[in-house]
Amino acid sequence: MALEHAILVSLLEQPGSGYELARRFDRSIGYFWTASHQQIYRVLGRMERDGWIEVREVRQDGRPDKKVYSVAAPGRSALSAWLAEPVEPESVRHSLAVKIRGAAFGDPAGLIAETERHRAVHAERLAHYLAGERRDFPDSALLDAGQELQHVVLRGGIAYERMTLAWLDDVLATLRRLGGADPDTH
Amino acid sequence: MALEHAILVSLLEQPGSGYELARRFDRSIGYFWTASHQQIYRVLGRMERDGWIEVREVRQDGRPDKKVYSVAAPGRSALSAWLAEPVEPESVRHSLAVKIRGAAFGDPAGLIAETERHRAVHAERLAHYLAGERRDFPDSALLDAGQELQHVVLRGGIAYERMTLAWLDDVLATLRRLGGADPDTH
DNA sequence: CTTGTCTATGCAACGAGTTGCATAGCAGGA
DNA sequence: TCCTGCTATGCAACTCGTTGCATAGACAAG
Repeated sequence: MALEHAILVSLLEQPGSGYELARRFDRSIGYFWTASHQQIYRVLGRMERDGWIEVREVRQDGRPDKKVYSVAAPGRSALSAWLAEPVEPESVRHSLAVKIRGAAFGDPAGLIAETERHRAVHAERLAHYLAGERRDFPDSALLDAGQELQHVVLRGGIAYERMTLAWLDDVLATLRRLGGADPDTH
Repeated sequence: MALEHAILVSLLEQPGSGYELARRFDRSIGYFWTASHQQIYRVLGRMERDGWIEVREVRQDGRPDKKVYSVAAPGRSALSAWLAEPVEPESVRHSLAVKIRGAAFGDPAGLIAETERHRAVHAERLAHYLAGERRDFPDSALLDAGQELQHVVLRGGIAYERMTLAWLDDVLATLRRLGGADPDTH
C-alpha cells in the first residue's frame, strides 16, 4: 500500500489540506498514483490518529476554513522505513487490451472509435506533461536533488505516454487492416 | 470492472477450469490483467450463478477432478455489450515512482539496489514476451484475425517493457549522479 | 519416511478503491 | 433569480483485491 506514503511525500514537498492534496493527485503526484478526495480524507484521518501527521486549522474568509497537514517525526520515520523495504513491481492493467483480444469474438472495426478516444486522452496527457517539463525544468537549469528526482519521474510519464501513443497507432492500423481485409465480419 | 470480461475472453479462446485460468492469468492474459486464483474462483461462481458460463465436471485419475467452464449465450451477449461501451483509460500506479520522489527526503543512493531489482524483473518479462512472440508469431506467418489481435496486444507488452527498461536506466543514472555529486546526503 | 511440489477447489477476513450523497458559503453568468 | 462551479470536509455502502488458511491425493527428491 502506497497511498499513505504518497501523501507523506506530497506533504513533505509542501504542507497542505485534504482538498489541496486531492488537486495534487489530479496533477503531479497523480501522474503515477491516483486517489479520490474521499480516499484521501479517510487516510488523512488514520494518519493523524497514528501520529504520522499534524494538523493546523486555518481560518479563511470568503471560503471555508481548512485543515493544513504537515508531516510529524513518526511520519518521516515511517517513510524512511518504507523506502528501505522492497516493493514488488506493479503489473499492468489495461482493459483496452482485454477489449482488443475480445474483439476476435465481436466486431474489430467497432473498436476503432474507442481506440481513437484513448489515443486522444494519452495525447492530451503527453502535451500536459511536456508543458510541465518546459515550465518546471527549463534547459540547463541548475537543479537540486529533489528537482532532479521530480524530473526523472516526469520523464518516465513522458516516455510512457509516447510509447502508448505509438502502440495505439499500431493497434489502429491492425484494426483497420482486419476491418478492411475482412469486411464480412460486420 | 473487467475481470469477468477477461475471463470471458479467455474462456472463448479456450474453455478451462479455474485452476487453468489462474495459470493463464500468470501468463498471456496476465500480461495486461492480473488476478489471483481466489479472485477467479469467486468471480467464476458469480458468473455461473448469473448464467454467463456453463460448467462441466471432468473426472481425472492421478489428480483431482476439475470443473471445466465454457461461455454460454448470455455471457457472449454481456461481452458484446461491454465491448460496445466506452471504458476510461487507466492511470498508472507506480510505487517505485513514489519512492523516487520520496528519496529527496531520504537516501537517493539507497534506492539504487531497489531500482536494479525492478530492472531485472522487467528485463525478464521482456525476454519472456519476446520468446512468446518468436514461438507464436514466426516471420510472415499467415494469421487469422484472432491471432493478429493477440499479436498486437503482445507488441504492446513488449513496447511497455522496453520503455520501462530505458526509463529505469535513466533513473539509475540520475540516482548515481546524485549519490556521487552530493555525498553529504547520507 | 518426510518434505516439498503440483493439481484442484474454496472460505474468511481484511484492506483498498469507487460511487453516491450531504453540507455550506461565495462568485459569476443566463 | 436560478443554476452552475469552486472551495472544503466528510459519511455510508458497496465492490474489488489481497492474505492467510484449509483440504486432499499424486509424485519426486532427499
